[in-house]
Amino acid sequence: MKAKAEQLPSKQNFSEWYHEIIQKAEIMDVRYPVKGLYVWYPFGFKIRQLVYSKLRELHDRDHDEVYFPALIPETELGKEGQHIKGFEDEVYWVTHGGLDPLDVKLALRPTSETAIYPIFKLWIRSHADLPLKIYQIVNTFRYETKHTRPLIRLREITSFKEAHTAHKNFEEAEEQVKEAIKLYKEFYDFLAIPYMVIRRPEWDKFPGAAYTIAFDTIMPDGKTMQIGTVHNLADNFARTFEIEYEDIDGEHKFVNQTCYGISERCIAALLSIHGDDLGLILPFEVSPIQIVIIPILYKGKEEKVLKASKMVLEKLKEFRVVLDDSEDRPGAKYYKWELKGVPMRIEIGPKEADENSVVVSFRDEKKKFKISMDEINSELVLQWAKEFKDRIKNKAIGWMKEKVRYFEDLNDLADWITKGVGLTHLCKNVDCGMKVEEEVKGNVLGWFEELNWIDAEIDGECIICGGKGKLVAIAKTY
RNA sequence: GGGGCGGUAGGGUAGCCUGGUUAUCCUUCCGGCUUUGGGAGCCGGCGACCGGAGUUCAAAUCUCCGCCGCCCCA
Repeated sequence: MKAKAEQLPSKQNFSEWYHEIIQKAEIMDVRYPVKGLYVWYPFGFKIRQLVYSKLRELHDRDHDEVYFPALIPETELGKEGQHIKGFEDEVYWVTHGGLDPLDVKLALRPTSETAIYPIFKLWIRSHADLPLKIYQIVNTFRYETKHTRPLIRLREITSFKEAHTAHKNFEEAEEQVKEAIKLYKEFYDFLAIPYMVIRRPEWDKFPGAAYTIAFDTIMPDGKTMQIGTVHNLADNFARTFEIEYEDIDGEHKFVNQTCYGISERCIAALLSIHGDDLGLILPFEVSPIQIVIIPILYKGKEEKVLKASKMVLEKLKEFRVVLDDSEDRPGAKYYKWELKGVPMRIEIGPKEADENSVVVSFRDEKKKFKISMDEINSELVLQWAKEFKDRIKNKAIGWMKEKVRYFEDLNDLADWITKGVGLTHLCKNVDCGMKVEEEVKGNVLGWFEELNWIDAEIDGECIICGGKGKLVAIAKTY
């Protein structure tokens, strides 16, 4: 058998599995000749389109979509001291127009605050202009020096959804932070991706923010990946960029801002968390192909099998369905579509054609079952899709629960975080935080904002100083 | 930031140490025959030495530089 030669590495060996599946499932072509830049294949790009349609839909309820330029003058980028310090090592610079050096160098946006906020200053005049809520989906550039990986660590982030809002005061900005968290929760629930909502420690917040709340998920190798961030900028940027409004009483005040972003890491998480040794497992809603029909074509009986297959295709035409009548043998087709993560498969052979039935199986389960062709309709398929998502979500949560453990002993914690996420209690003192990171050789992700599927006590004694602490997550990170 | 390993068809590789024949094998892809309920078989075909400089009668092979990739440590 040639089966072995074509098999994916086991997901146990996550790094290799990821590298292979990205290519074999035709998500990204990694052969582009610049480090950290990758090409979206049509199949991968369709997943992106489906996932980002959802992201757009969620934002469109309460935000307006805009587009700001990719080039930012050095004079604007450098205005906010903390902010530029956070990015200066990784900015790409445009220094020439043709052969002539530019008077003012232009940065390829590493993020868009400094492109957007000078214009916010022009757009915002009075309290009637607030709140202002916009978002854009753009590429951003960061000069990463090592460990670039498709979708996870890139020099060109191709799919950065960033929202920027301006409000009358700190409290309203804080409300917006809560709104953003709600929005991101809905998004990741939609993708059946479990997450932890965590307030980042001081030393790890967004440069220029008052505080940062992040979404972290756990990858198959036990490392965590940040898949979304929400920042309360307070009036830090408003002061720098002089974004003021005239309040009802005629007084001029600085706005308070938030910004929050999600990148194509959401797709890396989608592929990694649900996939298995056979390939991708995609939720019905974001699978480029939702249902594949495989006709079993015995010689001389092709016609009636194809006829039955086309009837089913017609019945399901509102979905993204493929009838695979290619020359491959059925087994080869099963493997092929399993690799691509197609959630539902329908097989029709001579037997089924004769008895007016079909064989159905789902990507996440081994079993097959037979049902009458007459029973197939949209409602049933949507019901299956819902059950499918519930199953993969529960599986993901179950798996992640295994990967999270509570510790009171530093050494045990240090051992564990090579395999998963460690929980413990920690006070807000920076020295205690630094000490833990040093001792366990991991990152303090921060303090839990909410526990959802995590089972632990919020309050407890700081593992370092014994003072009043709160629950933190500590892990190796992507 | 420090160290190590590597780059040969679309993908994976042998050859390199010890320079010299038509560059090996598997897979993909194309054509044909045959087959189809979990990766079929046979026949035929297309397709490669990362880039530059150097050493040499002669470089995939040796040297240097560049680019790219992977692993380990901080």
